[in-house]
Amino acid sequence: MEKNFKEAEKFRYLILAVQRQGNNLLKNYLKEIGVTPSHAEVISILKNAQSITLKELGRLLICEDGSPSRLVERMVKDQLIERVRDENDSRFVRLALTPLGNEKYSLIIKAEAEMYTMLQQIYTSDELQISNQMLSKLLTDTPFEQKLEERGFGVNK
Amino acid sequence: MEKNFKEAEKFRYLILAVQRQGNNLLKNYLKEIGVTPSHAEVISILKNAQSITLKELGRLLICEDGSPSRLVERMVKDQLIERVRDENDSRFVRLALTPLGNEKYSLIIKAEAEMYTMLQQIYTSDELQISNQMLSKLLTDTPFEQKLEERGFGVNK
DNA sequence: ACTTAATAGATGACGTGTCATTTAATTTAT
DNA sequence: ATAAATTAAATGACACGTCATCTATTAAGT
Repeated sequence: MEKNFKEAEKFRYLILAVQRQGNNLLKNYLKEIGVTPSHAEVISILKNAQSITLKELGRLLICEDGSPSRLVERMVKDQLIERVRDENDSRFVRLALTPLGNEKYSLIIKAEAEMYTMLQQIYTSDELQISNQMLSKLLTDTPFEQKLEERGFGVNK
Repeated sequence: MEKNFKEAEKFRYLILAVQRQGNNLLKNYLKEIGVTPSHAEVISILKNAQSITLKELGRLLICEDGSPSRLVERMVKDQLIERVRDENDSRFVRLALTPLGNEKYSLIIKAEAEMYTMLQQIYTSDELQISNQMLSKLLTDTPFEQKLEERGFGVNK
C-alpha cells in the first residue's frame, strides 16, 4: 500500500482548482446573459425534459442535491421558469421554461459552446475521452453515477 | 474543429460531480473531528507555514479566493487559530495554530489519509499521475497554477 | 369512512463565499 | 513635515446551498 500520499493530495486540490476555475470561466461567459452556471444547468435540463417535477429536477441536477426549492424559487422570481401544480396530484409542481427562459437558452448554448471549444483546444479528442473515463471511475456506486446516467452522460453514451 | 460537444459537456459535469462527491466524502471523514474541508486546508497550510499573514493565506488557498477574512473569523471563534498583529507593520495579521488547532491537525492527517488510501484503491499510481498531468494542463496561465505551485503541487514536484 | 403513514414541496435557520466599501496603517511624493 | 496614494484587513450586503422542520396532499391500513 502506498504511504506516500503526495500525488493523491495533489489530485484532491487539482480537482477543486479545475472545478473552481471552470466555474469562474463559465460564470464570466454567462454574466452578460444574466444567469449563473446553476441556472444554466436547470434551463438545459428543462429544455430537454419539459414539464418535469421539482423532485425529478433534483434527481438530475449535479450542481445541487436535495430538492432544489431555493434555486427554483429564485429562477421563478427572475421569470426564467414557472411553476405549475400537477392536475392529478397537486403535491407535485411541474416546471416549465418561460419565453424569457427560452430566449436565455439559445444564448446559454452559445456561451457553453465557447467554453467547450476552449476545452477542446487544450485536450485532444482522445485525452478528453480518457479523462472522462478516469473521472467516471471515481463516481462508481455514488449518487452522482445515477444522475449522470439519467442525464445521458453514462459510461457507454 | 469539433462541433460535437458531448464529451466536453460530459467532462464539465464529471468535474463538478467528482469535486462534490470528494468534498462530501471528506466532509464525512472530518465531521467527527469538528472541522470542514476548508478548515482542514487552512490548518494544513498553517502547520507548514507558521506565522503566515492573512493575505498570504489567501494566496495559498484553493478553496477560496480573495482575502479569507470570513473563514479566518470563524476559525478564530472556534479557537482553531489565533490572530496576532505584526510588530513591524500592524496592517498585517499573522495567523497561528492554537493548541486545539494542533490537536485537530493530527486527526485531520488521519482522515485525509483514509481518503487518499481510498483514491489509491481506485487509481493505480500511473493513472493518478496521468490524471494529475491532465488536470494540470487546464490550469495553465490561471491564478490556480501559481497557488498550486506555491503549495508544492507544481508540475515537476 | 376514517385514521395513519408517506410523499412533495415550502420555509426558517444557518454556514459559507463573494463583492464593494470602509477603516487603519504605512509608504510615497511634494 | 505634510498630504496623497497604497496596502491589509475588517465589515455590510448579498447570493447560494444544506439541513431540519412544517404544511398540504395523496395513499395505505384498518
